[in-house]
Amino acid sequence: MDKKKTQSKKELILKAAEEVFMANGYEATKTTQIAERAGVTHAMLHYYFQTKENIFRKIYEDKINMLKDPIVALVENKEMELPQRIDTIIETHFEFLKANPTLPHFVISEMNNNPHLIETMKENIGEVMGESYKKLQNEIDEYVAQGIINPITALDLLLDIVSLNVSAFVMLPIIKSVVSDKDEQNAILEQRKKEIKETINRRIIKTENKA
Amino acid sequence: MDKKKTQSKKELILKAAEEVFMANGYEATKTTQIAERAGVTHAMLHYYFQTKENIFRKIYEDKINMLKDPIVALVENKEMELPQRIDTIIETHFEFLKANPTLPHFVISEMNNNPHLIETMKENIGEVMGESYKKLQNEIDEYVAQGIINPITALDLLLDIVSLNVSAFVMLPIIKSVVSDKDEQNAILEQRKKEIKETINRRIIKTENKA
DNA sequence: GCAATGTCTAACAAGTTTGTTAAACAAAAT
DNA sequence: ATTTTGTTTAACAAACTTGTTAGACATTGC
Repeated sequence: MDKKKTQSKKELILKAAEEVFMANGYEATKTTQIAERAGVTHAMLHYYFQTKENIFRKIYEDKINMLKDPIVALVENKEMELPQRIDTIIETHFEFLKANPTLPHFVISEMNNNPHLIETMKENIGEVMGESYKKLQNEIDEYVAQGIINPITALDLLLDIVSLNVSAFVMLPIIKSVVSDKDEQNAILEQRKKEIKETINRRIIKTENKA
Repeated sequence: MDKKKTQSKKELILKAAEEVFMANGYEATKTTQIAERAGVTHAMLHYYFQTKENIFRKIYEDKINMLKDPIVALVENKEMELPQRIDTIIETHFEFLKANPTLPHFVISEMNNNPHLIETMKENIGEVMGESYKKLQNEIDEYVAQGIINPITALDLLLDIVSLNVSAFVMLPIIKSVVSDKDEQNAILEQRKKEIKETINRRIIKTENKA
């Protein structure tokens, strides 16, 4: 058998499935639609994946895993001082979202509709998150003790950053409907990024240490 | 004909539709499911609303209109000073979301899946928002000129508040899966509210004016 | 009372959607 | 070569979904 052709068929289906699932979500996606886009008969994706649910889980788990890396990057890279590193985290996370703008809505949406998918997420990235979280909290506490930053829990800080960043992209469809120009849309996003950094910076940096 | 019974049938359908649509979204909701929950044959909701789309729009427009009031409240009530009023806005908006925790995800989700629904939103609350926005920007500018608060666009301020508040509830399903105790969940929400107020306060208040 | 109108049900219909299966076709293994 | 295994298609089927319709039943106005 021709391995390349086989792989490419399965991959074609996965790629098509990813596109359609990401754009429309689980319920609105029809297996025939995926097959059409992949250029195969819909029996093919039952041959490879048996059920619609199976294809979906493959995609979903891939996407969930994508969330892990930017978060792990948060605690490594101890070269920079914490405040500047947090700035970099916002930058990295924001750019990651820019490269995957439909990811947040997709994940949130599916977690809301299928609460058991939250378990999938916890299984996949739970321990890693837990570790990173503890390390970050310890670091924060040190900086607080030194009087450099304001007290804050690592959870609140992470939620602040993620909330602000993610929302910028979740609300993108609204922005797009108001301004159609691509450059202008990008300018708005850049402005948001700047504002988010400013907001987080003011939240953590002690006022006495600011210019 | 018995008006009360008629109203109650139609209302039963609308109530059931609201529950199911809010919980599952447009695509995942089946008309038979709505009929079942309302305790009527599914022909009934075609009799009253003709199509699934029609029932949905009724629900959707109602929900969109609910968003308007808390925002309008932002500019009225000139008794308080701006900074304290912003604090109240966060409080009001947060409590509104607490009373309607599934609303944000529902609206965002449907706007993402059906971009034309954004038009519906703009038609319903567009002008009101525009007016409130201008008034707020003028007020901010005054306070900035007096050296009381840091420069910020009204859009950024609103987006910061809405992003942080909404995210707290959009991510609620995750919190619920981690902590099952209701009181504990509430404590987490209260902590988030406090943190959001703190974050926004530090963002806008000039450092010189702070204790 | 009875005609007109509104409400409701059961049955049906057309289309879609997920999934199966038999059989054709291709490749690999012996 | 031929058996075995893997891939692909076309046709089918069962279930579900949205929507219709004919007629029963109730209510109202006259």
